[in-house]
Amino acid sequence: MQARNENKFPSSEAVEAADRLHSAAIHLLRRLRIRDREIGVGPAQLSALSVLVFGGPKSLAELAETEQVKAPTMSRIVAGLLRARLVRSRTDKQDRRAVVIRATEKGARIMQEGRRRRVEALAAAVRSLPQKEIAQLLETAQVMEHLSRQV
Amino acid sequence: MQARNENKFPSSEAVEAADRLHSAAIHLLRRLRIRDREIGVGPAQLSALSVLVFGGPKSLAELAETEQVKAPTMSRIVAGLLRARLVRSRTDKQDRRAVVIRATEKGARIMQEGRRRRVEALAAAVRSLPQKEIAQLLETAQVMEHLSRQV
DNA sequence: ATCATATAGTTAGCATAGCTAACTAATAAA
DNA sequence: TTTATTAGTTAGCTATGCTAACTATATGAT
Repeated sequence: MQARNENKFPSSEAVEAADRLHSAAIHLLRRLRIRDREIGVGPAQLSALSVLVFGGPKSLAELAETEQVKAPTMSRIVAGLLRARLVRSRTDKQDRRAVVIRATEKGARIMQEGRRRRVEALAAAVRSLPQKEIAQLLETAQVMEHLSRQV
Repeated sequence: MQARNENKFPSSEAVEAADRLHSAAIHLLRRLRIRDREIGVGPAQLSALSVLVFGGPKSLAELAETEQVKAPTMSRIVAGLLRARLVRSRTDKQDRRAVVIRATEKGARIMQEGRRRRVEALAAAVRSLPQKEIAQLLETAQVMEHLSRQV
Protein backbone atom coordinates (compact mmCIF):
# COMPACT_ATOMS: atom_id res chain seq x y z
CA MET A 1 0.00 0.00 0.00
CA GLN A 2 1.76 3.08 1.22
CA ALA A 3 5.45 2.64 0.63
CA ARG A 4 6.76 4.63 3.54
CA ASN A 5 10.44 4.30 3.97
CA GLU A 6 11.36 4.70 7.56
CA ASN A 7 14.00 2.08 6.90
CA LYS A 8 15.48 3.75 3.85
CA PHE A 9 18.64 5.62 4.57
CA PRO A 10 17.44 9.20 4.92
CA SER A 11 19.80 11.33 2.84
CA SER A 12 17.72 14.31 3.88
CA GLU A 13 14.21 14.93 5.01
CA ALA A 14 14.04 17.71 2.43
CA VAL A 15 14.77 15.25 -0.39
CA GLU A 16 12.20 12.89 1.00
CA ALA A 17 9.60 15.66 1.17
CA ALA A 18 10.49 16.83 -2.34
CA ASP A 19 10.23 13.34 -3.77
CA ARG A 20 6.88 12.63 -2.19
CA LEU A 21 5.46 16.00 -3.08
CA HIS A 22 6.51 15.59 -6.69
CA SER A 23 4.97 12.17 -6.93
CA ALA A 24 1.80 13.22 -5.18
CA ALA A 25 1.37 16.25 -7.45
CA ILE A 26 1.73 14.11 -10.57
CA HIS A 27 -0.78 11.56 -9.40
CA LEU A 28 -3.27 14.15 -8.26
CA LEU A 29 -3.18 16.14 -11.49
CA ARG A 30 -3.39 13.07 -13.65
CA ARG A 31 -6.79 12.41 -12.14
CA LEU A 32 -8.01 15.98 -12.19
CA ARG A 33 -6.87 16.49 -15.78
CA ILE A 34 -9.87 14.48 -16.88
CA ARG A 35 -12.29 17.01 -15.35
CA ASP A 36 -10.51 19.94 -16.98
CA ARG A 37 -11.08 18.43 -20.38
CA GLU A 38 -14.81 18.13 -19.85
CA ILE A 39 -15.42 21.86 -19.98
CA GLY A 40 -13.62 22.43 -23.29
CA VAL A 41 -11.18 25.01 -21.96
CA GLY A 42 -7.62 23.86 -21.62
CA PRO A 43 -5.92 23.84 -18.22
CA ALA A 44 -3.51 26.62 -19.13
CA GLN A 45 -6.38 28.84 -20.28
CA LEU A 46 -8.38 28.03 -17.20
CA SER A 47 -5.47 28.82 -14.94
CA ALA A 48 -4.76 32.14 -16.64
CA LEU A 49 -8.45 32.98 -16.57
CA SER A 50 -8.58 32.34 -12.84
CA VAL A 51 -5.73 34.79 -12.34
CA LEU A 52 -7.73 37.42 -14.20
CA VAL A 53 -11.01 36.67 -12.44
CA PHE A 54 -9.56 36.68 -8.95
CA GLY A 55 -6.63 39.00 -9.45
CA GLY A 56 -8.13 41.60 -11.78
CA PRO A 57 -6.84 42.91 -15.14
CA LYS A 58 -3.23 42.20 -16.05
CA SER A 59 -0.80 42.87 -18.84
CA LEU A 60 0.39 39.95 -20.90
CA ALA A 61 3.81 40.13 -19.28
CA GLU A 62 2.27 40.08 -15.81
CA LEU A 63 0.15 37.10 -16.74
CA ALA A 64 3.15 35.26 -18.15
CA GLU A 65 5.11 36.02 -14.99
CA THR A 66 2.31 34.83 -12.74
CA GLU A 67 1.79 31.66 -14.73
CA GLN A 68 5.52 31.11 -15.12
CA VAL A 69 5.48 30.73 -18.86
CA LYS A 70 7.19 32.70 -21.64
CA ALA A 71 5.49 35.59 -23.40
CA PRO A 72 4.77 33.76 -26.68
CA THR A 73 3.09 30.96 -24.77
CA MET A 74 0.90 33.38 -22.86
CA SER A 75 0.20 35.28 -26.06
CA ARG A 76 -1.34 32.17 -27.53
CA ILE A 77 -3.20 31.25 -24.36
CA VAL A 78 -4.76 34.73 -24.35
CA ALA A 79 -5.55 34.40 -28.06
CA GLY A 80 -7.55 31.30 -27.24
CA LEU A 81 -9.38 33.07 -24.42
CA LEU A 82 -10.14 36.00 -26.73
CA ARG A 83 -11.49 33.69 -29.41
CA ALA A 84 -13.81 32.15 -26.83
CA ARG A 85 -14.81 35.64 -25.61
CA LEU A 86 -13.71 34.77 -22.09
CA VAL A 87 -11.45 37.82 -21.90
CA ARG A 88 -11.07 41.09 -23.76
CA SER A 89 -8.03 43.26 -24.18
CA ARG A 90 -7.19 46.87 -24.93
CA THR A 91 -3.93 48.69 -25.33
CA ASP A 92 -2.64 50.44 -22.25
CA LYS A 93 -3.20 54.22 -22.28
CA GLN A 94 0.14 54.98 -20.64
CA ASP A 95 2.23 52.47 -22.59
CA ARG A 96 0.81 51.76 -26.00
CA ARG A 97 3.04 48.73 -26.51
CA ALA A 98 1.26 46.96 -23.66
CA VAL A 99 -2.18 45.36 -23.53
CA VAL A 100 -4.52 45.14 -20.56
CA ILE A 101 -6.40 41.88 -20.40
CA ARG A 102 -9.50 41.42 -18.32
CA ALA A 103 -12.04 38.65 -17.84
CA THR A 104 -15.48 39.12 -19.40
CA GLU A 105 -18.72 38.26 -17.64
CA LYS A 106 -18.79 35.04 -19.58
CA GLY A 107 -15.19 34.40 -18.57
CA ALA A 108 -15.98 34.82 -14.90
CA ARG A 109 -18.97 32.54 -15.24
CA ILE A 110 -17.08 29.82 -17.11
CA MET A 111 -14.24 30.06 -14.64
CA GLN A 112 -16.51 29.51 -11.68
CA GLU A 113 -18.13 26.64 -13.52
CA GLY A 114 -14.77 25.14 -14.41
CA ARG A 115 -13.58 25.59 -10.89
CA ARG A 116 -16.70 23.94 -9.57
CA ARG A 117 -16.36 20.92 -11.84
CA ARG A 118 -12.64 20.69 -11.41
CA VAL A 119 -12.69 20.66 -7.66
CA GLU A 120 -16.01 18.90 -7.26
CA ALA A 121 -14.51 15.44 -7.09
CA LEU A 122 -11.46 16.59 -5.19
CA ALA A 123 -13.53 18.58 -2.73
CA ALA A 124 -15.70 15.54 -2.09
CA ALA A 125 -12.60 13.60 -1.15
CA VAL A 126 -11.31 16.52 0.90
CA ARG A 127 -14.56 16.71 2.84
CA SER A 128 -14.02 13.23 4.18
CA LEU A 129 -10.79 14.36 5.80
CA PRO A 130 -10.59 15.51 9.40
CA GLN A 131 -10.96 19.27 9.75
CA LYS A 132 -7.38 19.52 10.95
CA GLU A 133 -6.05 18.02 7.72
CA ILE A 134 -8.16 20.32 5.59
CA ALA A 135 -6.68 23.33 7.32
CA GLN A 136 -3.25 21.86 6.79
CA LEU A 137 -3.93 21.39 3.08
CA LEU A 138 -4.72 25.07 2.77
CA GLU A 139 -1.48 26.04 4.46
CA THR A 140 0.58 23.60 2.47
CA ALA A 141 -0.91 24.76 -0.81
CA GLN A 142 0.54 28.17 -0.05
CA VAL A 143 3.89 26.63 0.77
CA MET A 144 3.77 24.80 -2.55
CA GLU A 145 3.08 28.01 -4.42
CA HIS A 146 6.05 29.52 -2.69
CA LEU A 147 8.20 26.53 -3.59
CA SER A 148 7.22 26.61 -7.24
CA ARG A 149 8.70 30.07 -7.46
CA GLN A 150 11.95 29.03 -5.85
CA VAL A 151 12.52 25.98 -8.03
CA MET B 1 -8.87 43.19 -6.27
CA GLN B 2 -8.60 40.54 -3.62
CA ALA B 3 -6.19 37.77 -4.50
CA ARG B 4 -6.65 35.94 -1.25
CA ASN B 5 -10.17 35.50 -0.10
CA GLU B 6 -10.30 35.23 3.65
CA ASN B 7 -13.24 37.58 3.53
CA LYS B 8 -15.03 35.94 0.65
CA PHE B 9 -18.06 33.97 1.67
CA PRO B 10 -16.71 30.48 2.08
CA SER B 11 -18.92 28.10 0.13
CA SER B 12 -16.87 25.41 1.75
CA GLU B 13 -13.41 25.23 3.16
CA ALA B 14 -13.03 21.89 1.41
CA VAL B 15 -13.67 23.51 -1.98
CA GLU B 16 -11.19 26.23 -1.17
CA ALA B 17 -8.56 23.69 -0.15
CA ALA B 18 -9.23 21.59 -3.24
CA ASP B 19 -8.94 24.57 -5.55
CA ARG B 20 -5.74 25.87 -4.05
CA LEU B 21 -4.20 22.45 -3.98
CA HIS B 22 -5.00 21.98 -7.64
CA SER B 23 -3.54 25.35 -8.52
CA ALA B 24 -0.42 24.77 -6.45
CA ALA B 25 0.15 21.37 -8.03
CA ILE B 26 -0.12 22.88 -11.51
CA HIS B 27 2.37 25.60 -10.76
CA LEU B 28 4.79 23.29 -9.05
CA LEU B 29 4.87 20.75 -11.85
CA ARG B 30 5.09 23.46 -14.48
CA ARG B 31 8.39 24.50 -12.98
CA LEU B 32 9.71 21.00 -12.55
CA ARG B 33 8.94 20.22 -16.18
CA ILE B 34 11.74 22.57 -17.13
CA ARG B 35 14.18 20.06 -15.67
CA ASP B 36 12.57 17.35 -17.75
CA ARG B 37 13.20 19.34 -20.87
CA GLU B 38 16.85 19.73 -20.04
CA ILE B 39 17.39 16.03 -20.47
CA GLY B 40 15.41 15.95 -23.70
CA VAL B 41 12.72 13.58 -22.50
CA GLY B 42 9.19 14.86 -22.11
CA PRO B 43 7.25 14.47 -18.85
CA ALA B 44 4.88 11.86 -20.23
CA GLN B 45 7.79 9.80 -21.55
CA LEU B 46 9.63 10.11 -18.26
CA SER B 47 6.55 9.10 -16.31
CA ALA B 48 5.92 6.07 -18.51
CA LEU B 49 9.59 5.17 -18.29
CA SER B 50 9.45 5.30 -14.53
CA VAL B 51 6.55 2.85 -14.56
CA LEU B 52 8.67 0.47 -16.63
CA VAL B 53 11.80 0.95 -14.56
CA PHE B 54 10.08 0.48 -11.21
CA GLY B 55 7.22 -1.76 -12.27
CA GLY B 56 8.89 -4.00 -14.84
CA PRO B 57 7.82 -4.80 -18.43
CA LYS B 58 4.29 -3.92 -19.46
CA SER B 59 2.05 -4.14 -22.48
CA LEU B 60 1.04 -0.92 -24.17
CA ALA B 61 -2.50 -1.29 -22.83
CA GLU B 62 -1.22 -1.74 -19.29
CA LEU B 63 0.99 1.32 -19.63
CA ALA B 64 -1.91 3.38 -20.96
CA GLU B 65 -4.09 2.23 -18.08
CA THR B 66 -1.43 3.03 -15.50
CA GLU B 67 -0.72 6.44 -17.00
CA GLN B 68 -4.40 7.17 -17.53
CA VAL B 69 -4.12 7.97 -21.20
CA LYS B 70 -5.66 6.40 -24.30
CA ALA B 71 -3.87 3.78 -26.36
CA PRO B 72 -2.93 6.06 -29.29
CA THR B 73 -1.35 8.53 -26.89
CA MET B 74 0.68 5.83 -25.20
CA SER B 75 1.59 4.40 -28.59
CA ARG B 76 3.24 7.68 -29.50
CA ILE B 77 4.89 8.09 -26.11
CA VAL B 78 6.42 4.65 -26.49
CA ALA B 79 7.47 5.48 -30.07
CA GLY B 80 9.44 8.40 -28.66
CA LEU B 81 11.05 6.22 -26.03
CA LEU B 82 11.95 3.64 -28.67
CA ARG B 83 13.49 6.31 -30.88
CA ALA B 84 15.65 7.41 -27.96
CA ARG B 85 16.53 3.77 -27.19
CA LEU B 86 15.20 4.15 -23.66
CA VAL B 87 12.92 1.14 -24.05
CA ARG B 88 12.66 -1.82 -26.40
CA SER B 89 9.64 -3.85 -27.32
CA ARG B 90 8.87 -7.29 -28.68
CA THR B 91 5.64 -8.97 -29.60
CA ASP B 92 4.12 -11.13 -26.91
CA LYS B 93 4.68 -14.85 -27.47
CA GLN B 94 1.22 -15.80 -26.26
CA ASP B 95 -0.69 -13.02 -27.96
CA ARG B 96 1.00 -11.76 -31.10
CA ARG B 97 -1.20 -8.69 -31.28
CA ALA B 98 0.34 -7.42 -28.07
CA VAL B 99 3.77 -5.92 -27.42
CA VAL B 100 5.86 -6.18 -24.30
CA ILE B 101 7.74 -3.01 -23.52
CA ARG B 102 10.69 -2.89 -21.18
CA ALA B 103 13.22 -0.27 -20.14
CA THR B 104 16.75 -0.54 -21.48
CA GLU B 105 19.84 0.03 -19.36
CA LYS B 106 20.08 3.50 -20.81
CA GLY B 107 16.41 4.06 -20.01
CA ALA B 108 16.87 3.11 -16.38
CA ARG B 109 19.89 5.38 -16.12
CA ILE B 110 18.19 8.35 -17.74
CA MET B 111 15.14 7.86 -15.59
CA GLN B 112 17.09 7.92 -12.36
CA GLU B 113 18.99 10.93 -13.58
CA GLY B 114 15.83 12.81 -14.57
CA ARG B 115 14.19 12.02 -11.30
CA ARG B 116 17.27 13.06 -9.39
CA ARG B 117 17.46 16.39 -11.18
CA ARG B 118 13.83 17.21 -10.63
CA VAL B 119 13.71 16.13 -7.06
CA GLU B 120 16.96 17.85 -6.17
CA ALA B 121 15.83 21.14 -7.62
CA LEU B 122 12.75 20.90 -5.49
CA ALA B 123 14.69 19.65 -2.48
CA ALA B 124 16.95 22.69 -2.60
CA ALA B 125 13.91 24.92 -2.26
CA VAL B 126 12.47 22.71 0.43
CA ARG B 127 15.66 22.99 2.47
CA SER B 128 15.17 26.71 2.87
CA LEU B 129 11.86 26.15 4.62
CA PRO B 130 11.50 26.01 8.39
CA GLN B 131 11.71 22.49 9.71
CA LYS B 132 8.11 22.64 10.79
CA GLU B 133 6.94 23.28 7.24
CA ILE B 134 9.06 20.46 5.85
CA ALA B 135 7.41 18.04 8.23
CA GLN B 136 4.06 19.41 7.18
CA LEU B 137 4.90 18.88 3.51
CA LEU B 138 5.62 15.25 4.18
CA GLU B 139 2.32 14.77 5.91
CA THR B 140 0.41 16.62 3.21
CA ALA B 141 2.07 14.64 0.44
CA GLN B 142 0.61 11.53 2.01
CA VAL B 143 -2.78 13.17 2.23
CA MET B 144 -2.51 14.11 -1.44
CA GLU B 145 -1.69 10.54 -2.45
CA HIS B 146 -4.69 9.42 -0.48
CA LEU B 147 -6.84 12.04 -2.19
CA SER B 148 -5.73 11.11 -5.68
CA ARG B 149 -6.91 7.58 -5.04
CA GLN B 150 -10.33 8.85 -3.97
CA VAL B 151 -10.87 11.26 -6.83
C1' DA C 1 -13.72 -25.00 -40.81
C1' DT C 2 -15.52 -20.59 -41.54
C1' DC C 3 -17.30 -16.37 -40.70
C1' DA C 4 -18.35 -12.75 -37.38
C1' DT C 5 -16.81 -10.22 -33.59
C1' DA C 6 -13.74 -8.49 -30.28
C1' DT C 7 -9.19 -6.90 -28.92
C1' DA C 8 -4.18 -4.85 -29.35
C1' DG C 9 -1.80 -1.41 -31.58
C1' DT C 10 -0.96 1.95 -35.18
C1' DT C 11 -1.86 5.83 -38.20
C1' DA C 12 -3.96 10.17 -39.45
C1' DG C 13 -5.69 14.36 -38.25
C1' DC C 14 -7.04 17.93 -34.85
C1' DA C 15 -6.13 20.88 -30.64
C1' DT C 16 -3.49 22.73 -26.65
C1' DA C 17 0.68 24.13 -24.79
C1' DG C 18 5.56 24.56 -24.08
C1' DC C 19 9.92 26.52 -26.28
C1' DT C 20 13.28 29.74 -29.27
C1' DA C 21 14.14 32.94 -32.99
C1' DA C 22 12.92 36.65 -35.49
C1' DC C 23 9.85 40.32 -36.22
C1' DT C 24 7.05 45.10 -35.34
C1' DA C 25 5.93 48.94 -32.64
C1' DA C 26 6.62 51.95 -28.94
C1' DT C 27 9.39 53.78 -25.26
C1' DA C 28 13.65 55.23 -23.00
C1' DA C 29 18.37 56.59 -23.11
C1' DA C 30 22.66 58.51 -25.16
C1' DT D 1 18.15 62.16 -33.34
C1' DT D 2 19.84 57.96 -33.25
C1' DT D 3 20.28 53.77 -30.51
C1' DA D 4 18.91 50.47 -27.28
C1' DT D 5 15.36 48.38 -24.66
C1' DT D 6 10.83 46.63 -23.87
C1' DA D 7 5.96 44.60 -25.01
C1' DG D 8 3.76 41.58 -27.89
C1' DT D 9 3.16 38.80 -32.01
C1' DT D 10 4.22 35.40 -35.54
C1' DA D 11 6.36 31.30 -37.30
C1' DG D 12 7.94 26.93 -36.62
C1' DC D 13 9.49 22.96 -33.76
C1' DT D 14 8.23 19.33 -30.21
C1' DA D 15 5.36 16.85 -27.03
C1' DT D 16 0.91 15.31 -25.48
C1' DG D 17 -3.90 14.79 -25.34
C1' DC D 18 -8.13 13.22 -28.11
C1' DT D 19 -11.29 10.49 -31.72
C1' DA D 20 -11.92 7.89 -35.94
C1' DA D 21 -10.47 4.63 -38.90
C1' DC D 22 -7.28 1.13 -40.04
C1' DT D 23 -4.47 -3.69 -39.68
C1' DA D 24 -3.60 -7.90 -37.62
C1' DT D 25 -4.51 -11.34 -34.43
C1' DA D 26 -7.55 -13.98 -31.38
C1' DT D 27 -11.90 -15.80 -30.02
C1' DG D 28 -16.51 -17.55 -30.53
C1' DA D 29 -20.64 -19.20 -32.99
C1' DT D 30 -22.48 -21.87 -36.30
